[in-house]
Amino acid sequence: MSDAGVLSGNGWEVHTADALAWLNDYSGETFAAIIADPPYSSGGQMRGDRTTRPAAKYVQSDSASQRLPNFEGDNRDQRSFVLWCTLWLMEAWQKCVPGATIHLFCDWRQLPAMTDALQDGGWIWRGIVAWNKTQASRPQVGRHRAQCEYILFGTRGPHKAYEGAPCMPGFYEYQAPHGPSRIHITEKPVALIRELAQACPPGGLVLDPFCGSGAHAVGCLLAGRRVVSLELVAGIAAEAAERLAAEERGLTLPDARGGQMGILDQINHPEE
Amino acid sequence: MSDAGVLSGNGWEVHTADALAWLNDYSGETFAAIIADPPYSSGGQMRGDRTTRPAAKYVQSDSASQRLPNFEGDNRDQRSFVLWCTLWLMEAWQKCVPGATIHLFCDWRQLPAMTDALQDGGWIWRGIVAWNKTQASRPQVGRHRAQCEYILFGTRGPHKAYEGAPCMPGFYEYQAPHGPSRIHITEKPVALIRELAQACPPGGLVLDPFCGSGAHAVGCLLAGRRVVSLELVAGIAAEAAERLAAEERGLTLPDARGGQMGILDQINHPEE
DNA sequence: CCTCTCGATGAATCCATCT
DNA sequence: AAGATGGATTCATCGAGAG
Repeated sequence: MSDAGVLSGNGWEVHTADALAWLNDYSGETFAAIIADPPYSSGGQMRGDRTTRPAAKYVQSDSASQRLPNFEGDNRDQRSFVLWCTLWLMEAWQKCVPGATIHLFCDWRQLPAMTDALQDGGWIWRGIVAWNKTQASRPQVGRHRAQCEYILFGTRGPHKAYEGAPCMPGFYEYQAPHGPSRIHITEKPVALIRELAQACPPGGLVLDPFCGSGAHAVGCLLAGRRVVSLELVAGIAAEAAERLAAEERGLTLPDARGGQMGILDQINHPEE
Repeated sequence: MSDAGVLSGNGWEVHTADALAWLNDYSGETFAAIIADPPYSSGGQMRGDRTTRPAAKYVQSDSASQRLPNFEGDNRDQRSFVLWCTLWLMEAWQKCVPGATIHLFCDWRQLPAMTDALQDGGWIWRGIVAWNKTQASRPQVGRHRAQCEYILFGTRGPHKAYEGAPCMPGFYEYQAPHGPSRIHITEKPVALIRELAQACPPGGLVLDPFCGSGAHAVGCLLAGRRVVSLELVAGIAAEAAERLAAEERGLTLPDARGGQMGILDQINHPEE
């Protein structure tokens, strides 16, 4: 059984599942886009750097390291990381419509390997989007700060843009979530995801194979797209679903009938 | 004979030479840093996209295509591009001091191959610097604009920052030279190079293996570093040397003695 | 001197068509 | 069948020139 439970709402589902196994079993609606933020498996050249707990590796302060939960699957060496990415990218490719787009987050160290995995998975690699996090991540004298992360962009086969598709920037600047409200180590800005989701046709179904905090799902919903999220750790999946449910309640907007129409209703009935 | 002539001034030399051959023969002062802007050999998926003249490939308007000179060595396929880069990077590594830094320009398509070449050449790859050109290079609907170029950063062996070295950003935003004043297709902003040159100790010797318009050399000189530039095409080398000589005359600054002291004198005698 | 419009420009890329 | 060719496309930005 590849799915240990699903939590869902209007336009979203969060499955507690391993991406590779779940995709292999999946036979539902094909996806129009993927926005993926896999565990980076980055770190130093020393094996010890990779075998430390992820939370200690990615955050500076001990308090955050103790507060934030670990996530699984971040201790691979680069060879097996590439192989694993290739495998789930191949599976995901199978479950997408022709012309589907993919956005794939990676840091500078994994970028070359990730372009290999993307293309080995059958995707056409079409570009790099730079994301300026604006924050100093452990600056060192005489060196450049690692203040950008990168998003690989690709398509399944020839790319036919939908009617009215925008021309998107190749560079974004959004501050990375930080502070006490952050609920996952590598959480991405919702506004950034919302912009990336525009590659998917309005109302289309987005796959978010590594859900984490649920920021991807929120961004997709705000952009008017539906989303299926996968998360390996049940506790994190529950937290993400809770966040999505809260957004559903909180982001309710008044409609023309004087009643309340949730933003997800607007998504599902945009003409109203 | 690997050197078909040298033009020089105060703190700079421009050699008409192929980088690989010249470096192989070189036995002068070892370099403290490299700032390299090789031909990208980029282009589309078809080989024909690479076999067209660079001026026609990269420049939209016919007038600019005819006005700007071609440059050589931009027609390699990716395998031979990587091999060629590896070879000159190995040679350059030999002629550098331990701890020397390298900045290597590339576009998104060549980035993964370039990280291979850099490391195969013996260098330690330490990061990616993103440069936002701010300009829309022929955007397409439903896609991301290719508005960033990338600069790989590395060192020869362990990196020991010089006394007073700054902590440099991982992201720069400078408009690319354009319009009638541009003298080379792929000209880089002088201000950007000036910032990158800070990785080299003050007064240190920088290697600029692909001179082009001379923007790299000007940037290094303005930063107070000396520079040796190589350029394959004699005409372009002459134009670059002319630009450097003009800068030498034009950027003369008054000194405390009431006379005139060139900026290059300041570089060579910073204490005065 | 400022504002506005107009036109030129850009380290491309895709794809149909031809050889 | 594979490779080469050529046309069409796109918009933020900047400079020139007008008002």
